[in-house]
Amino acid sequence: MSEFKSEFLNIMLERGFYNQCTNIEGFDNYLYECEKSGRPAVGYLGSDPTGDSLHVGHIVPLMMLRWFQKCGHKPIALVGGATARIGDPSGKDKLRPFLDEATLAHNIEGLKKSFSKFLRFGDNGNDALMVDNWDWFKNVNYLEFLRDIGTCYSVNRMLTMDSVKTRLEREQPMSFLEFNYMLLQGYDFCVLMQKYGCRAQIAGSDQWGNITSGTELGRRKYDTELFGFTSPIITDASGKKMGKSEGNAVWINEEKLSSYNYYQYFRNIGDTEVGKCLRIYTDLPMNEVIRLESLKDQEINEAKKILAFEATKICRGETEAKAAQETAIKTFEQGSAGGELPSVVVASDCGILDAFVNIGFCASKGEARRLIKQGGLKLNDKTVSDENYHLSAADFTDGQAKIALGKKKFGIIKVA
RNA sequence: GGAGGGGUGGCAGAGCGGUCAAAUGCAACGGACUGUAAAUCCGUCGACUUUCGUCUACGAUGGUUCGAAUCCAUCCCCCUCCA
Repeated sequence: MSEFKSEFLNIMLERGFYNQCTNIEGFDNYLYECEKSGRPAVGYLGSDPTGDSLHVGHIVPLMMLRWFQKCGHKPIALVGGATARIGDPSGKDKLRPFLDEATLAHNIEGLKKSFSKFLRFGDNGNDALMVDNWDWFKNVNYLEFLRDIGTCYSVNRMLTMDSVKTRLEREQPMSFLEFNYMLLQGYDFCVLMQKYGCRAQIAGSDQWGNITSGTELGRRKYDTELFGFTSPIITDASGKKMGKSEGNAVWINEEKLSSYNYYQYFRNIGDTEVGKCLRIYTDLPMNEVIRLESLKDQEINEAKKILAFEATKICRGETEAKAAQETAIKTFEQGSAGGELPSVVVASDCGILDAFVNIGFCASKGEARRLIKQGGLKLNDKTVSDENYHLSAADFTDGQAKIALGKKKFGIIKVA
């Protein structure tokens, strides 16, 4: 199935990354020419440092860039130090609170870390490049910017952009500050084009408006065709965005989420999502993906294990992935307790309620009590029925005891 | 600047002097059933306390009242219309 001339676009298509492109034939030709001549195409992905780590929802464009690099092209990871100071109105109902300089700096570091898990950075050939748009925006003069860039935008057109239109339709306030966001992102694209010969922007489909802002600016002001390429929004079976587990985001950086929990997120994916996830979150070759996704009923669990392992490997490294997998096997299949489980140190006569609160499984003793009434808490595989129970030496083996909340949350408590 | 409407739990959204820790829906969580899946059914869903109960909470601060999410005052924020 060679729909396209370029390797990159064929991969995007067969793995389900292709949603929309500003000019698919043009982009294909550009990539093909580059692939043929051995000169890397240059494309970028931008992300604003509004948090200190990316999460699973961001992986889709990251993987696109990863493939982009694998195809011999040069990815640029842009950290939006400047745009984060404005706030992207896309998909938002409210102005975001401003971040102070310290958290901004902290977030930028976290973001760089997230990027570096998926891309190979360096100074040679098609090594990825990291840039911060603060570098070129910090000295921009307002009047000059308005005259140079502002003249290329029509407010009439801007008002029709989704990010603006929906906000107005819902009668939610939109500040002039946010209204300017698309100009900044458009300008970014052109700066990268001029500095690094960047011709493509790759992102999730929610960025479409901001991307076309850049391609239009490129055409009007610099007479250069730029390409925008977006992925579909990946949703789970119930149509919600991917990336929440127990109400919390599935973070890419390990300080925010253990590799074991990261692994478990993918291990617990719905049957209907397996094929899609294998395509998007792993590097596995397509014939393997097709084989795995055809598994049915209980066998599909094998596919889920491979998915979880491969996805964890990319993000956390092979060692971590193996450890996570081993822990999962020990815990779920052999009934013992794997080493990667969350653990907490407690006093040897600690109350059972405190133990569950301390390890973070329960937010309060009241919650722990309720769960005991519902039969949801276990100590060494036995359902806890007495909320006043205090641990004793008999509960520990080698100074450890295994506790569980529900069927999936396991932890280890250790004697002080 | 003028006139009107509004700010309630993770979200949406009732309540408009006591019976309100606050209806309902969604989300979340536990149990049953299973395959660490989905669907379904049952249950839970502010904190401390075994129960009684106590405390904190309906934008903020004061006040009226035996008693306020509910009334009054001031302030902050948002929306709509007019200038």
